[in-house]
Amino acid sequence: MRRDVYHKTAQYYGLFSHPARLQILNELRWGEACVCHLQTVLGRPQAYVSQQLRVLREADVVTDRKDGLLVFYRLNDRRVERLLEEVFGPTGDLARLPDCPCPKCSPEVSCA
Amino acid sequence: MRRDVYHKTAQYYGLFSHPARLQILNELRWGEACVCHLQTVLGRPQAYVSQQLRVLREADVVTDRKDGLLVFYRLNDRRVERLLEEVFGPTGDLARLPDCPCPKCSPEVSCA
DNA sequence: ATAATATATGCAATTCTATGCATATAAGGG
DNA sequence: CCCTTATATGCATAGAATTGCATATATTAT
Repeated sequence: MRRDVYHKTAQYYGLFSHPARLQILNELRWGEACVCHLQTVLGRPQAYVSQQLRVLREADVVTDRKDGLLVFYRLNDRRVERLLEEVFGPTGDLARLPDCPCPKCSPEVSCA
Repeated sequence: MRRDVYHKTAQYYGLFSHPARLQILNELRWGEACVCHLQTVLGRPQAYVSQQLRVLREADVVTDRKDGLLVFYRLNDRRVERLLEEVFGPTGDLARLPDCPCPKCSPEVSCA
């Protein structure tokens, strides 16, 4: 086994060794979500969420898509989905968040 | 999903986010190994190896067995074995290390 | 152009983690 | 008991990851 295989694998698992990143990834199993939705889910400031998303994006486990003012993130990797399913079980029904301003949770209201 | 589930899971994956620990775990897939063997495999000082083993031991992914002066470590968790197999592939033949003093690699010599 | 909203980035401060080194313990041999 | 060998632990420091906060950018509306 080559040296850097351990190094690369360690980095990969480093992505999952963080509660906020795990929660983001788990949330994305129900489909793409905009940043403001993830903000509501995590209950953390926007800058914080964006920074964790950057880590995931730069590691290519998520991709983003811009739609107007919103940016939607989604899982980019079958392997990650399998890993999450093994840990957190199958996805059930998506709970709509009453206090989330994002277009999926509050289709009537704007994202403010 | 409860808050501390993410925290606990993150800690779990933290175990695998380290090259030396991954290498130790991978080595243990071929069966139990004493500390001096792992020392040879990693090419690291004994205290260093012992400390990583402590982390794995305290997280219950390995167990130890004392035999005279030697302490043998082994995997303690079917789940970890599956994870390692998924990442590193199936175990093949165990390469005997020519310069390792442990009883399995050098059955004639003492562990010095 | 100006303003408002959604998201991203940069940077400083703090808090974890890793690592090296000295030393402790435990077992066996003399 | 003393010595050697194998392993474990404690602690200091270096380095990395996390986090908060200020601010930048992009899009849309007025």
